[in-house]
Amino acid sequence: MCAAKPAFAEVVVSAGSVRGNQTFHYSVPDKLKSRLRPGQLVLVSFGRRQLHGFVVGLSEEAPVEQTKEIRDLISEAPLISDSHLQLARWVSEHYGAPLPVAVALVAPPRLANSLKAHYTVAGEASIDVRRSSSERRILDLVRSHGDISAAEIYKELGKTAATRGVDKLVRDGLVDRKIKLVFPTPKVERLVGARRCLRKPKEIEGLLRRAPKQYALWMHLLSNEGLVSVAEALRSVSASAAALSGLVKRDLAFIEHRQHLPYVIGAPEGIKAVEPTGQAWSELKGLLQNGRTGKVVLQGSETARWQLYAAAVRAMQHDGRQVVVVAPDIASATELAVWLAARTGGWIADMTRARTEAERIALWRSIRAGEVDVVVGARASVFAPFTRLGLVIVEREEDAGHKNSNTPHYHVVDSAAELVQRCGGLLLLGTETPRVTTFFDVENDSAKWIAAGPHETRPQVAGSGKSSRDISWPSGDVDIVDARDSSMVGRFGVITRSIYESVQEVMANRGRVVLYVNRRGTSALTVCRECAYVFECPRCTTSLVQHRDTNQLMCHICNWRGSAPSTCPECEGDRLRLWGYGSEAVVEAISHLFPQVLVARVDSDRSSQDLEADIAAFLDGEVSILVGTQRLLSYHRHIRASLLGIIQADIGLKFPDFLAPERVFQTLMRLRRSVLANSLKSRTIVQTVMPDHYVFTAMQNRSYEHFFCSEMDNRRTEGLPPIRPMVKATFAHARMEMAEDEAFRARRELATVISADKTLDIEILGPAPAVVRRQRGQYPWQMLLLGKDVRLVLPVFHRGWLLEADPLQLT
DNA sequence: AGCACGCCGACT
DNA sequence: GTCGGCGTGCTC
Repeated sequence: MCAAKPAFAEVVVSAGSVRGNQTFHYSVPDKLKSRLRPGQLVLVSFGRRQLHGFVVGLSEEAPVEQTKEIRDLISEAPLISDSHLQLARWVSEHYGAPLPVAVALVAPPRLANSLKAHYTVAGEASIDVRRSSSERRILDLVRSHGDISAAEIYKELGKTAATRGVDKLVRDGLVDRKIKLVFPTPKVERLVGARRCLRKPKEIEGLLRRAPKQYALWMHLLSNEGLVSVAEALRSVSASAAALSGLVKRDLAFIEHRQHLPYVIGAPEGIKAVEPTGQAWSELKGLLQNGRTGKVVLQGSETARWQLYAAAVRAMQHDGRQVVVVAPDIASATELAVWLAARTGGWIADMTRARTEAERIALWRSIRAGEVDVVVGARASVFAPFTRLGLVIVEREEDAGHKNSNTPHYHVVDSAAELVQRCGGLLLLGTETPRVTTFFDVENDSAKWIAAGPHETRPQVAGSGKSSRDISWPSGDVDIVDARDSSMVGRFGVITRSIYESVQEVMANRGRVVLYVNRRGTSALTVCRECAYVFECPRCTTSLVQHRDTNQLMCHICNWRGSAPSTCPECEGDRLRLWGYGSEAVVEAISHLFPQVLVARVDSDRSSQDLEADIAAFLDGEVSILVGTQRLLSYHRHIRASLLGIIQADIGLKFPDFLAPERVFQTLMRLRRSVLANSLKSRTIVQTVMPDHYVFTAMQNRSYEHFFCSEMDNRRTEGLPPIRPMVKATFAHARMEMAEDEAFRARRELATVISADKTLDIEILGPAPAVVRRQRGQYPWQMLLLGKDVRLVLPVFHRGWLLEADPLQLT
C-alpha cells in the first residue's frame, strides 16, 4: 500500500493516438487525497482537451516536473481491479499495443458512450461583451438550468456550435464541465399473465359479456402457460391497451416488468449431472481441489472433453468460484453454453448473446459485481472483470479464432495464462490436436497433460523417447497417393485413378464421400496461350482466380471481381487457359466422372442458405458427394462419410511460412475427425505432390509425436517459435519506395539500439516485401524480430507500423 | 484531436 | 531570405 495521502496519480489517458504504453502523472487535489484509488475513472486535461482516464497507480513522486491537477473523479467505485490493470499492461507490452487500447479490453464495453457531460456556472464572472452570440446563449442556458447536460445544449444550438462554444467557455473558466458516468440499462419488457382465480369460466363470461375484447384477451391469456409480452398479446387478439387495463382493473390479469436478458441461459429441468469416472477426471479433480493455478492440456474427443468441462464447472460452483469458458467462435460458444447449462445447476451467461450495448454493459457489470458464476463467450471474454476466478477453460485451443485479428493481436491462451497468474485459478486447454507451442509446454513440464480419450492402440513410433502421451486419433487408414506419377482421370487432370476407384467403390455401396480442396474457384490463374499473359488483380500482385459459375475473375486477397474475358487483353488471342484448380474444377471433374450422382460444393462463394440445403440433402442421402474447402468444417457435425479424399492440400506447404505445415496438419486432422467420426471402416486418401512430407507421413503413421518432432527439428535449427518469441512488423504504403525506405530506416534504428546493448537477444529478419507484393493498392514490407528481448525494442516502431506478436501467418 | 515544430520546395 | 504545405510527434 502506498501512503495515505498520495501526491500524484498515474493515469492512462483514453486517447487512442497515444502510442506505446505511456502513462501520465497528475497531481492529486486535496479534496481527492483520501478518495483516490487505482481503477477509478477520472477527468484530466490533456493538451487542450479534457479526457477521461483510469488511475493506474498512486505515488509520492512524479517522474516529470510539471504536472496538472486531476480535474474530477468520474467514478468513485474502481471500475477495474488491480489484477486486470496489470493484465492490460501485459497485453500492451507483449503485443506492442497502445496502453489505452489494452485498458479498453478490461474496461466496461464502449465506455465513452456512457460518459455524459454536464455544465454548471463557474464563479460570478460577468458576461463579456465580446462573447459570440452562441456563447452568450449557452451561458444563459447554463445559468437558468444551474446544471445542464451536453445533450440539452446540443438540442438548442446544434452540435458544432454547442461544442465549440462550450469548449471556449470552459477554457475561459466561465462554466465548469462535469462528467457523469451513466450506464444504460437493457430495455424493460412488459409481460402479462392471467390471474388464476376461483371463479368459474361461465361466471367470467357473464362478467365480460359487454367487453368482448377483454374477454378475447382473457381467453388468450388463459391459453398461454405463464407470461407473454404485452405487445404480442394485444396484437394476437387485436385488442387495445384499454382492454388490458380493464382486465387488470377487474383483477383478472396482472402486468409484470421484467428486464429481458437474452444472455441468461437457465438450467432446464431434470439436470443430467453425472460425475465422470476414469483416470482423466480423477487427475483433473485433484488439480481443481488444490485450488492451484497452472496450465493443463486436456486432449480428447469433443464428447470426452465436454463431459469433463461440465464436471469441472460443477466442482467450481460447489467451491463458489467463477468459471469462464472461451470458445473459438460464436456458434460454438452458444452450443457450449446450452450444453453446460443442461448439466450444471444455476444459470450461465452467454456473452455472445449480449448483443446490444446495454446488454453487454449489464452483463459486464454483473460479472464485476460477482453475480455471475459461469460465463461462456468468444475470445474477448478472457478480459471480463472476474472477481473470484477459479477456472478458465479454453475450448479447442488450437483454433485460430483464439487470436484477435486486429490491434491488440492478443491470443486467448497466452492472455488466459497471464490472467490466472494474477487472479488465480486453473487454466484448462481443451484440444483435439494441440498446437506445437502448447505441446512444447507439455514436453517442458510447464503444462500438465491429461488424456481424455477415447483411446485406441496406435502404432508405436520412435519419438523423443521421453514422453508417451496418449492422443486420441481418428480411426481408419490413411493412404498416400503420389500425384506426380499417378495417372489422372477425367477433366482438368485433378483426380487420380486411385481416388476415382475408391469413390466408385463407395458409390456402389451407396456410401458417402467428402473431397477436400484448399482453394475456391475453377482455376488458380488464367493464362493466355499465345503470349503467356497472366491475369493479375489491378490492386494486388496476385493472379486472378476464375469462377465459372458466376463467370467472373476474382482476387482472393482483396475480393476484386471482374467479368471473365474471352480474349487476352495483350494480344487479343482467344486461347485462354485455366491453370491449377479449385473447388469448382473438382466439382466439374467429379460430376463428369459420376454423371448419375449428385455432387454439392461447399465453399465460401456460396450462401449459407444454399449450403444448409445441400448439407440437408447430403444427410438425406440425396447428395452423395461433397466437394469443399475449409468451409466444410463449419458443418463438422453433419459431414459424416466413409471416404475422405484430400485432392489438394499441399499448396500451402510451398509458401515461405514456417506455420504452414502446422496449419495443414490441423486442418486435415480436424477434417478426418469430423468426416470419419468413429467409423472403423472409413478411409482417407491423400493425393499429394509431396508424399514424403512429414505432415502426411505423420497422418499415415497416426502419430502426433512424429509430426511434432519433425516440426520442432525445423523450428530448433531456425530458432523459430516456440524456441524464441517472434514479432512481425509490417509497414504498408501506396508507394513502393516509401514502404521500402521506411522499412530500412526502422531496421537501421533497430540495429543501433541492438548494438548499444550487447546483452540483448534479438535477431532481425528482413525487411522484405510481403509475399503478395501489393495488397489492396498498398505495398507491405515486413520484418520479423526473433529473440527473448524483442519486446524491449517495440517502441521503435512508430505511427503507421503494424505489430503482431506471435503471428499465425507470415504471408 | 489539435497544435507545434521542422523540413523542404517555391517564391520574393 | 521567407512563406507555407505537409509529415511527425507530443500532450503529465
